[in-house]
Amino acid sequence: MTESVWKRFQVKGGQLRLGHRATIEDVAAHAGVGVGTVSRVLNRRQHVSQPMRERVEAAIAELDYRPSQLARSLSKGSSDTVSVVAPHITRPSVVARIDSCLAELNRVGVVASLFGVFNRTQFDQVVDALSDRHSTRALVVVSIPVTGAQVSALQCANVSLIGLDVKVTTSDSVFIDNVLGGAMVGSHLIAQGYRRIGFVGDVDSGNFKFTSSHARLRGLKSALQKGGLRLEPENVKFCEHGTSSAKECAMGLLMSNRAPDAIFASSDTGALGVLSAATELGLRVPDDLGVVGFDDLEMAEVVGLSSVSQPLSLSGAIVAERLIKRLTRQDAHPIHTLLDLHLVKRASSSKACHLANVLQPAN
Amino acid sequence: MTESVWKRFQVKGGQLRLGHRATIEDVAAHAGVGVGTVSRVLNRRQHVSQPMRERVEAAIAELDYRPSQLARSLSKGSSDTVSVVAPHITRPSVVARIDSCLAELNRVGVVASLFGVFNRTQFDQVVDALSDRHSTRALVVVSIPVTGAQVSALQCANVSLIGLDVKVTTSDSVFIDNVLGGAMVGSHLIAQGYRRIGFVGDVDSGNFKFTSSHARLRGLKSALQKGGLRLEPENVKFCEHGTSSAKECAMGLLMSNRAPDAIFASSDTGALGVLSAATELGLRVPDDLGVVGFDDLEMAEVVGLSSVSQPLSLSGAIVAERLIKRLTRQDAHPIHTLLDLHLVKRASSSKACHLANVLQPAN
DNA sequence: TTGTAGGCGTTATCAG
DNA sequence: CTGATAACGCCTACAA
Repeated sequence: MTESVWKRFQVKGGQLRLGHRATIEDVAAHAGVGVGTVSRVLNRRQHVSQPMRERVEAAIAELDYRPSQLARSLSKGSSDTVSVVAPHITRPSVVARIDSCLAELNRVGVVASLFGVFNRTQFDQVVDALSDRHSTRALVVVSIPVTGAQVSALQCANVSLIGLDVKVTTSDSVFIDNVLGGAMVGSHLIAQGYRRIGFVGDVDSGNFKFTSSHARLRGLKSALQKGGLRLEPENVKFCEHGTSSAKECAMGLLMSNRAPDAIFASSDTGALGVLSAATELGLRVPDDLGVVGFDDLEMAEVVGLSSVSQPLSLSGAIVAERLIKRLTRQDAHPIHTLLDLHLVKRASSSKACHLANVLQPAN
Repeated sequence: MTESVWKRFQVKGGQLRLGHRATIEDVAAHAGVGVGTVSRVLNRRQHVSQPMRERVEAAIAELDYRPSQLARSLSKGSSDTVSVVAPHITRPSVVARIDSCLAELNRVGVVASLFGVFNRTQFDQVVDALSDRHSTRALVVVSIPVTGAQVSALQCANVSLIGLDVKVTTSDSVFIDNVLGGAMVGSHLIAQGYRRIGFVGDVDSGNFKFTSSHARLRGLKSALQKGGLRLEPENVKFCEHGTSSAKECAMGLLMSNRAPDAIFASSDTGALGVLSAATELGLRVPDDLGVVGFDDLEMAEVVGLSSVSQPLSLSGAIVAERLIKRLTRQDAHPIHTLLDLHLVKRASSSKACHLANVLQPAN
C-alpha cells in the first residue's frame, strides 16, 4: 500500500520527484488550499472550519503524508524529542533504569533516543551535540557527573536536564546515598561476626569520573571504624567491572595469608565473581567467607546473595515522570530525590543459615 | 568559558539575540566573508585559499560555532546519523549485541542513537518516523522481523537497513540458525541419557512476531524424533522472559507426575530459573534433572550451566562493520551472514561430573 | 577563489 | 477563517 502511494504522487509543480514522500506543499496543492491551512490542521489549531479540515485530512491520508520532524524543529526552533545518554549499557543496573524510564515515557507517547557512550570524551561530544535548541528538548544523563559548563550550555539551548543516578545540583535529579549504602553493608557484616572485611570495587575505565564505587567504600570504612575495626588497604581492590575480573580480583584477596573473612563487592555482578572464587578455593559461604553485593539484581535472590537493594526501576520511572512535567510546565527550582536503600540479607552473609555451595564450573 | 562566549556574541544585524548560539551567518560576518566560504571550510572542500581558511577557522573558534546538524540534514536532504532499534533492552543477549555494535561504530567516530521499543506498534512507529531521508542514514533492526512495506519505505528514503539477529531477505543481515541450535541441545541431551525432555520458551509479549524461541523448539523436536524420542506437549511451556517466571514455569513442569528429566530453556536467564526450581524441589542437577540454556552468558560459566554459545558481540561488530561499508560505497546485493553455534557442555547436563548444588535462596 | 541567491519542509505572522 | 510570505540554519549552484 504505502510504496504504491509514493510512486503515484511524485508530481510537484509538474515535475517528477522520484521516491520523494509528499510535502506539506503537495498536500496543500492536492487539497486546493494554502500551506498555512494544512499546517493548522496538522497542529490541531483553532481557526479552521470543519469542511476545510476534512478536506485537508483527506488529502493527507491520500498522499500518505507525514510531516518532517526535522523541518518542524528547525522552523519552531525547538525539538520534541528527548534523549538519554548512558554509559555501560551492558550493566543490568543501568539498563533496568533506562528501560523503566523509556517505558514510562513511551506510555505517554514520548519516544526517547538513547546514546550509549564509552568514555568521557564521547559523553562530552554527545552533550555538546545535544546543546542545540533544535536537537532535543530534554536530556536524561545516567550516572555521569555533568560539568557546570555543560549544564549552562544545555539550559542556554533550552533543553531540560535530569540526572538519573547522579546529582545535578542546578537541575532535577534522582539518586541514592552511596556512602550510606556502604555503611549499611559494613555494620551488617560486623553484626554477623566478620572481622577482616575486604572490598572489591569498579575502576572507572571510561574516565567518566564516577563516584559511587568510592562513596560506597567510604561508607564501608566509616562503619568499620565505628565498629572498632579497620579496613586494611591490602584488602581493598579495584578492578574492571564484571564477574570474571571480580573473580580474579577476589582470588588474589583470598589467597593472601591475611585474607579477608568477608568481601563487599560494589556490584552484584562482581559479587557473583567473588562467590565463584570462594567456591573454587573450597571456601564455604557464609562460614568461611561472607559476601555482600549491591543493587539486588534478580540473580541475587536466585543465588542467595545478600545485597543492598536500590529502586532501579523506580528511579527511571520517577525521572520519566519529572521529565514529562518539565515538558509541559516549567517549574521553578530543581527537585532532588534521594531514594531509599535497604539491605536484603540472604545466605551469603548470614552465618546462621548455612549455604550449600555454588555450582561448580565444570565440563 | 563557553557560556561567556555565547553571551558576548549575540549581535546579528545589530539585533540582540539572547542565548542563541552562533550561526554560519554570524561566523561569516565576524570573519568578513560570505556564508559560502564558511560552508566550504566547514565541509573541508577545495577552492578556498589558505589565508581565508585560517581566518574563517579563527572566527569559528572565537564564536564557539558548531553547525546545526539539523539544518544541514534538511538542506542536504540526508542525515549522517545511524539508528538502532531494539526490543527488550534489558536482556543481556540483546545489550551484548548492541553494545559491541555501538562500540565498533564509535571507534570510527559514528555515534548511533538507540531506540528501545516495547511492542510491535511502537516498532512500526519508529520505523515509520525513520523512513524519512532527512532523519537517518542507516538503520539497524535487532531481532524484530521487518515487513516488506517497511523495507521498501526505508529504501525509498535511502536509509540502508541491516538486520541484527534477524534475517532481512532484501538487505544485509547477520543471524544464526535457531533450529540448528535447538537440535544441538536435543541430541546432546539424548547422548547424556535423558529421556523425557522438556522445553521452556519465551512468549512474545510485545507481539513482535519473534521466531527464535519457536525455531529452537522445532530443532529440539526434530532431534528428539531422530533419536526415537518424542516431545510430550505437556512438557512444553512458554512464559514471560525472565528468571522468576521461568522458575515458576519449571516448578509446574517438575511437580507433575510425569515430569521431565531434562529441560531446555530457550535462554540462559530462563535456565537459571529452572536451576533454581530444581534446587527448591530438592532435585539434583544433573542427575535428577539436566538443564541447558541458550546464549552462553557469562553467568552460565559461573553457575556451571550448559548452553548453546552464539557470538553475540561478534554479531554486533559485524553489523557495524557492514554498516560502515554501506555508508561509503553502495555495494549491490545484500550480504547475509550465518554465524556459528556451539554447545558448551558444563555440569548442568553432564551426568558424569556431579554438580554440587545451587546456592540456596535463604535469609 | 569568493559572494549571492534560492531551496530544503515547516511554522508563524499578517494581511485579506 | 484563509492564503501568501518571511524566517529557521545550512548547502549549493551560479555569477562575479
